[in-house]
Amino acid sequence: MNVATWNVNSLTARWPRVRAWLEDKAPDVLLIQETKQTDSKFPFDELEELGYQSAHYGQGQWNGVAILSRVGLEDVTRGFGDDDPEARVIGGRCSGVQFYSCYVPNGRALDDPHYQYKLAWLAKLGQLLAQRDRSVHVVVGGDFNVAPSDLDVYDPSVYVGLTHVSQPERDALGALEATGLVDLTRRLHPEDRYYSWWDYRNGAFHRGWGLRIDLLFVDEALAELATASYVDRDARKGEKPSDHAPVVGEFSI
DNA sequence: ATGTCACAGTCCCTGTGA
Repeated sequence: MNVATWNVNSLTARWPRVRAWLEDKAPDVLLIQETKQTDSKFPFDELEELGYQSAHYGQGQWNGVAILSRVGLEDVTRGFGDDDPEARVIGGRCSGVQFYSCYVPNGRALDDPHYQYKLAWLAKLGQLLAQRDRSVHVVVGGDFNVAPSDLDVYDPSVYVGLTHVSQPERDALGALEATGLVDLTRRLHPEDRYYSWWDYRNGAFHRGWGLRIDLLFVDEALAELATASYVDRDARKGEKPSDHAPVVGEFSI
């Protein structure tokens, strides 16, 4: 089973790239974030022609998350079941594995109310995962807007005092791991630098100025079955790329 | 720190968010 997570930064703008990537890589499951479109604009029919069932939790101009699967898709859930109007998490069961596609709030700045919203959102995700069915494999993928360690930051000195690297944010990821989850790319590559996001400005991609903020958390037993995990940097190149690249996980199941 | 991109509304530019 091959799975991937990709913040596409508008599926409306990115559909040609996403379609080409699906045709080329044919993942079994793709978790998408920032579709930035309503359900009525989501390309359900074109995905079906490509062999994918899909579920979308759209909001409109912002946020929006989806699950695409060619190995079945059932028991879809949207949001945390609270009154949060922002479409940032969708869940579904694919071939017996529980998936979540997550778009964690950006946070904006440490003294911004949105930062508290980010921490509260991560805490809710942690509660959801703490209560999960431990007899089922789980993949929690998405744009976490947190770099788990300084190894995931091209120049930690640039990020002093900024979001994405603060201790409370990193502690929130630690709380997810404490429920028995593993940061798959880091588990398979303990020392390597992989980035998944590069700012559009300043030629950041070509200068190597990136962060690893797109993550695949999987349960420990599933991590044992993993054969590969990497960032597909090629998807950040070429015409009208997203500012994020897909993160892939491969499993012998 | 900021050389970009995408959005909406209104229009072919501006403010906002990332």
